[in-house]
Amino acid sequence: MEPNDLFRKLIAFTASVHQVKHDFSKDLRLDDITPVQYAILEYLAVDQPVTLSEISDCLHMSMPNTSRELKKLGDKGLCEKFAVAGDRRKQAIRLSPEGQAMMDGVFAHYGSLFQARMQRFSPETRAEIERSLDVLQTHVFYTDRPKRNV
Amino acid sequence: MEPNDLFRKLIAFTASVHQVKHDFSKDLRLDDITPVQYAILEYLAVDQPVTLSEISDCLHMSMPNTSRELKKLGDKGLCEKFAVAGDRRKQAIRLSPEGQAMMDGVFAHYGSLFQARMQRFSPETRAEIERSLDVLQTHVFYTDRPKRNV
DNA sequence: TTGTTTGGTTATCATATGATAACAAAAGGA
DNA sequence: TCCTTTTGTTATCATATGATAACCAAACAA
Repeated sequence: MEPNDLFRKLIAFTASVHQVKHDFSKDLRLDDITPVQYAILEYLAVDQPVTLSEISDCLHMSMPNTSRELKKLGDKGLCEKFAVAGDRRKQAIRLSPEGQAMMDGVFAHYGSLFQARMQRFSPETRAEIERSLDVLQTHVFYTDRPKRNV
Repeated sequence: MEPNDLFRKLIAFTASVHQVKHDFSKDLRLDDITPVQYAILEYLAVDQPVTLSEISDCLHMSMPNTSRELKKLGDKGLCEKFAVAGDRRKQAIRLSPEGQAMMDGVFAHYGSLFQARMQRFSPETRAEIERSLDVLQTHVFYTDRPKRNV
């Protein structure tokens, strides 16, 4: 196979993943949470705790806008800020118990939709899928980001 | 491995893919094209030609908003509408030559970034990556959408 | 000490986006 | 024929989002 075909395939694959996630999230009831706010919550759910400037960097949004959206999330009781020992400028941010519960619900929703697709497969096929996930995540879809020190 | 771990892994994987695509598109110069407009162009690049209502369905946007954004793209010379034989209500939409050229450039950009990650791998590893893509795309990340008939 | 950088906030403005109503033309069913 | 559905358009409004300026306090470097 030509290398170019592999890149094409990678591009088509990322488009598919994006599309499936979009479809899966369609019937998700996230009342009162905007897409950007959801992105922050999802980021927090993976990497906790984190500083405001890290969110700003990783989600490619400006500090003022990050600060604004984070305040809204705080007002909704979905995340919390607390001081960082050693640097009084910084503040660590993490999901509140309510925010964590909400994201657990979201992940359970995705999980059940994935489950519907996995059900019909044999244990061998599932194992193959899992190996494929590992291969792609370690070789292709990793994020190389400077390590943080919260 | 517990089934739940597999779903967690799937969720983490989709988040990674999303993040990598986001990072890759960061230094992409798409002057004068908004995110929603880019999403339409990317959709067109994969599925061409397509009707307005199909774009509306697949991208989860209302017909009026789809119509509005499509007009803007037409004004920018990036896509074209033409009549569909057999149903005078419908209109097929496809990328214009300029739009196609632009998306080719975008894909080449993604391709070169992927290439940077693939370079160091042996042909065997690349083949394994390719198999993994196939496995996941056919078993997990497929979109089941009613077939269109443009 | 003084100046500079880092991390963050508040306010403000312009634009992008989502939602809805009202409309029209073609297709299709009875 | 008349009624309904499909496909699309235009206009309008509210909100979400991005960009920027001005500011502050803590950290840091000289």
